Parts: sequence; structure tokens; C-alpha cells
Amino acid sequence: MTTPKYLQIAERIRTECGTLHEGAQLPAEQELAAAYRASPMTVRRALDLLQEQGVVTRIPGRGTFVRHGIISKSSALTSFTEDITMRGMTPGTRVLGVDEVTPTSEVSRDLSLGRTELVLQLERLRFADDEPICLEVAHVPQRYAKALGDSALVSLHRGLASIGLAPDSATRRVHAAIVTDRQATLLGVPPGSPTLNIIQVFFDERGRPIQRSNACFRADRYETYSRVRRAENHPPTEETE
Amino acid sequence: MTTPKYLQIAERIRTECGTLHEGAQLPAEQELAAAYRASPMTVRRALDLLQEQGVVTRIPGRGTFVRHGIISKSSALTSFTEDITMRGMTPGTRVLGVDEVTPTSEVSRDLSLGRTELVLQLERLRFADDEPICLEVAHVPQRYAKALGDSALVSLHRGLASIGLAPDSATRRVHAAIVTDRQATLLGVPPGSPTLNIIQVFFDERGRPIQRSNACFRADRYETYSRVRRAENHPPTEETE
DNA sequence: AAGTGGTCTAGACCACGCT
DNA sequence: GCGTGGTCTAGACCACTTG
Repeated sequence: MTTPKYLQIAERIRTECGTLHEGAQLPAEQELAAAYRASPMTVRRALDLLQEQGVVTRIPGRGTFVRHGIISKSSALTSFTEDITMRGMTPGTRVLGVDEVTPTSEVSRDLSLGRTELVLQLERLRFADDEPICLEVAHVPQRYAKALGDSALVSLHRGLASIGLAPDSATRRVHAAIVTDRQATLLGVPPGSPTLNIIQVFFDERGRPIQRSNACFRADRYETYSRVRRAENHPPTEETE
Repeated sequence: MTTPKYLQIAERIRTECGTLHEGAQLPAEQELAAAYRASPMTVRRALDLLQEQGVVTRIPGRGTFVRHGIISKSSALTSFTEDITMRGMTPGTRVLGVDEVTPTSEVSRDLSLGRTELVLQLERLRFADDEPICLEVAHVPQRYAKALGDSALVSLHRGLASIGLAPDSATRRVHAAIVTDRQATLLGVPPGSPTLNIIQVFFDERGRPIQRSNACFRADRYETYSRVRRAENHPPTEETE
């Protein structure tokens, strides 16, 4: 077994949750332990994970309950593929277009481009279990895109990483909007539907912008979930550095 | 001892880290277990917490090391007032209603309420520079609300903090929607306008849920912004596409 | 009183980084 | 080979909710 048992159990429970209705009660931890032939502590750890990811809620003295919000999760630097697989669904992608274009002023500013620099524009329709979820437009400075070749069509981040430009941090803006006609058609939602838009600018470890992404999600199938903590206050004594 | 031992140990190790220099190696888990007179699993859980909070780094086969350099979690736990002030605007609030109500099943789950427990519901219209931008509905378990009195009307978070229930962490869900008729009227936007909805559940330092908030923002006047970093795991693993 | 999750124990074995 | 963290066991007791 290369993958830890608690992760295997978490996956099995996660898919199990997919077949249950919202608010359904899961078997008690001891029963789960017996069912999956593991010790209570191991099952507990799997449930800890699922709770952290918003898949279940646990109420002391009551039980453990299913909680499918919509999709989502994103507190760290996550990709669409990670987000979807983490919810037990199968991600898919259809490339709609690849072009060299003159960037808009907003793209140019976000990527710190020179005045004459072009960008590679990659437009993709994203799926979860064969249903369209997201229309994404990505931009990469042309000087990086050349080194990418066709690997960009497979996985943009992996392609960038292979040429020494692994994303290390990102800025993220989230806002709501109404679908455009084109978005409505591609996403298969009626006109007037709301969308959740996430604009990210990725930076490598040296702080250079390497990619911008404008992702438009169906609001009825996607939400973000994250856990935040109060500012970390303590290095109480000194921070001379 | 009402507070769990692993939390006590985490606090002691945390303060211990404050007196050590960056990168200093902590004693092995077994030594820590002996020093704090706890079992290995309990110490492990304390270290899990500290690692998640960025206080220490653990490297398999090497050891556990102090890491008080970084901080700046993605988006910290902020209140509406802090948020608006930080954007250079002047916050304002109008209380629309205060009631004791039977919670919906969703509120009940999020706050881990007993089946018969009531909640204090506080509905507020929030302003930035005298313009309405957010309609917020907050819920507090009745057993806490009693100790609050009228201080809740001034500042909910400050009131909770004054009775020893300072928010320490929160879960945050963000999704998009279309205004209801009532929201449109209160926020002063036309029907069919998009909204950015943020549902937060606040927890005290012991992880007990103390408040839930459902905030509905005008999409034309509000977006979230955050900076995220790659997970601090090991350098070169995992995909980000 | 019964059932649930929350905590805790006192060990075990493994994979890994080192020398 | 040694020490480290990572996983896992098979129980135990407690606090809590519910009938």
C-alpha cells in the first residue's frame, strides 16, 4: 500500500457521500472502522480530512452528516484539476482556442509586460463529470510561451514548471457577474444566470509574473471554500530580521 | 483540565519556539512526549496543529524545525469594519432587526446546535461611504447571546470577545447569486443584479462554533482579493494544473 | 440509558535522510 | 545502522445529545 489507508478511506467515504442527500447521517465511527477494517483512529483521521474540506459536518453527541456544498475548495494555490478531483469528480478540458494576441491593458499590467509584448491566449472550457463548469481564459507572456510549445495544451502549469517557471504564489480576485451570451451558450445555462469569476496572477519563486487566468464559473455548480485564521500575532519576543 | 492536552502542549511548544532562532531543531517527538508526559500520538497532534499554522516545519527522516519567518496567511480573519477601512472608505451600519428565532437546518448544522436550541438573529445593512453595499444576517447561539446583551448591537465580534469568545478562525464559503427583491430594494440595485455571497462560520480558539454570518454584497461594488502561496510541503511534488 | 463524537494511551512497524 | 517523522492499532474514558 503506497497510499496511506486513511486517505483511501477518505476517498471511499467521499464518493459514498456523493450518492447521499444533503444532511444524511453517516454511520458511527466505530461502524465505519469495522466496515473498512481499520482502527477508530484511522477512520477518525479520514473524517478529519473530509471535515476540513467541507465534505462532512460532525456534531458531538449527534453524528456525522453529509454536506455537499457545491464544488470548490481553494485556500492554497490550487488548480482546477485538484479542485475537482478533491470533490471526487472527474475533471475534463476542451481547448477552444490558442492565439497570439495583443494583451488588453489589464492583462499587460498584471503581467508587467513591455509595450510591444504579445501574449499567448489559451481559452479552455472546463468540465466536471462531463458537465461544463468553467470557461477560462489564460494569458502567458510570449517569451515564455515559446519555450512551452505544445505542452501548454496538456497542462499549462506543468509546462511552465518544466521550463523552470513553477508557480509559487498568486494573487486572486473573486467577484460575481452575469453570464454573457457566449458564456451562457458554452456553459449551458440560461441568460441572466450568475457567475463566480476568479482572476489569478501567478508568480514564480522570484516574484516574476508568469501567467494570468480569468476563470468564469457557473454559480450553481461552484463555490469556494476556505479556512482562515486570525493574524498570527506571535513572534511575540522579537523579529529583528 | 477542561482544555485538551494536545492544545496545552501546542501552546507550550509555540511559546518555546518564540525563544528559539529560525530553523532551530526541536526535540524528537518521543522526547517531547516524555517531557510533557503525554503519549506520542498526543504530541503528534499538537505538532500537526503548529505545522498547519506555519509555526514549525517537519521533514521526514530529519526532524522538526522552527519556522517563525513567514506569516501572512492568505486572507486573514477580518471584520467588515476592518475590511472597509482598509480600502480607504468609511464603514457604516444600520441594524434592521434583532430576533430570537428557530434556526434553519443549515444554521443549526454550522453552529453544532442541539435540536431545540434557538439562535439570536441579527440583520444589518452595511455601508461604505454612505452607500449600501452589503446585507448581512448573523446568527449566534442563544446561550452565548444572553451574555452579550446590547453590546451585540455595537460590535458583534467585540461583544463576543468580551465574554471570552474571541473569534480565532473561520470557514468561508463564497458563491455568486442573483439579488432577491428584498435585497435589491435594500441595496439599491435593479432586479437581476448579481451578488457576491460570503458565508462564514467563526470558531473560538478551542474550535467551538460561536457565530455564523451570511453576507450578501453588491457585485458591482465589492470583490475579494487575496494572496495565496504554494503549500509548504516538499519542494518539487504535485501538480498545479 | 444508549449512542455519538472528542480525547488519549502505549505501544508497533514502516519509509526516509543521514553517516 | 541509527534516528527521524508517518502511519496504524485496539482498546479506554469522557462529554454530550437524545429518547
